[in-house]
Amino acid sequence: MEDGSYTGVVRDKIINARQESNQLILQPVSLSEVENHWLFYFDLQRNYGAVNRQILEQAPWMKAPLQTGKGIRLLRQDPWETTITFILSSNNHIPRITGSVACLSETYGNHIATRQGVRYHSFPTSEQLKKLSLEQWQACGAGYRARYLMQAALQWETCYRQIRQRGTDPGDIDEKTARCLLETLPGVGPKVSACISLFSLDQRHQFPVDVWVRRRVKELWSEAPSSDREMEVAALKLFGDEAGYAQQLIFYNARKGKSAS
DNA sequence: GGTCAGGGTAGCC
DNA sequence: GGCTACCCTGAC
Repeated sequence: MEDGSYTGVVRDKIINARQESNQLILQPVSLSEVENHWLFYFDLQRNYGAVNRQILEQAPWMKAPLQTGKGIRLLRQDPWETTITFILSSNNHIPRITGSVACLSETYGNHIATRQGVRYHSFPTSEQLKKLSLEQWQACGAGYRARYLMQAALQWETCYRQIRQRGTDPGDIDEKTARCLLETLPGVGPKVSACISLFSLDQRHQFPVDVWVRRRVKELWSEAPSSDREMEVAALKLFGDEAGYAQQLIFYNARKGKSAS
């Protein structure tokens, strides 16, 4: 938005958010909506100041990412939407990914409301998207991912039910369970399964290694392991439950300087 | 206007 | 484990 704020749709609700110094301003929302919904979505009850201090103590090389990443927090997003978005993300550019998501919402989602001439749509449900043909996925710019997405939409309900049944609670020793199940979906590999777990399944310890994070960690950390898998393990050891948050700080620090693409 | 990389994955060796 | 093709778009 031109005033520096962001308007979007989150689970059938329109929200306008902006940051003023260190305050997050949301509108239009009622107090009960904040308590029941946005407090959780924006992870507003966490003391990020304490987390930041601990990260710096554990890893002094995190100084720059901590400085550039002020205000970053981990959102709790919808698992289905996150899965589709990250299947679309592989070997793809961000403008094209957002274009595809907008196309899917406008074509197959529900119209929520119109604000200042802009029509807002919800992200389509799995019920809505599992009906799409290969050509319909391709029409939204999915490219060769269309066949993955078509199959993933068909498998989604069963896959997600199994994830729920086996549990993803933070105390679960086998944190790989959800990821293994997610990786049965076509187009979902280690990086995408880590992202889905981190952003939508409350697994804050996940450390997705993408091209930007891999590059930046190697620049900043002299002892960085070379393989993605080893880097994941090392990050978990270093940052524990805040590995995912640390990954976000590193990612944004790496992207800084590169405006688009 | 070519050329190229891009929030990786699947399929093959 | 390492290697390569993959839709197609925006950026150089």
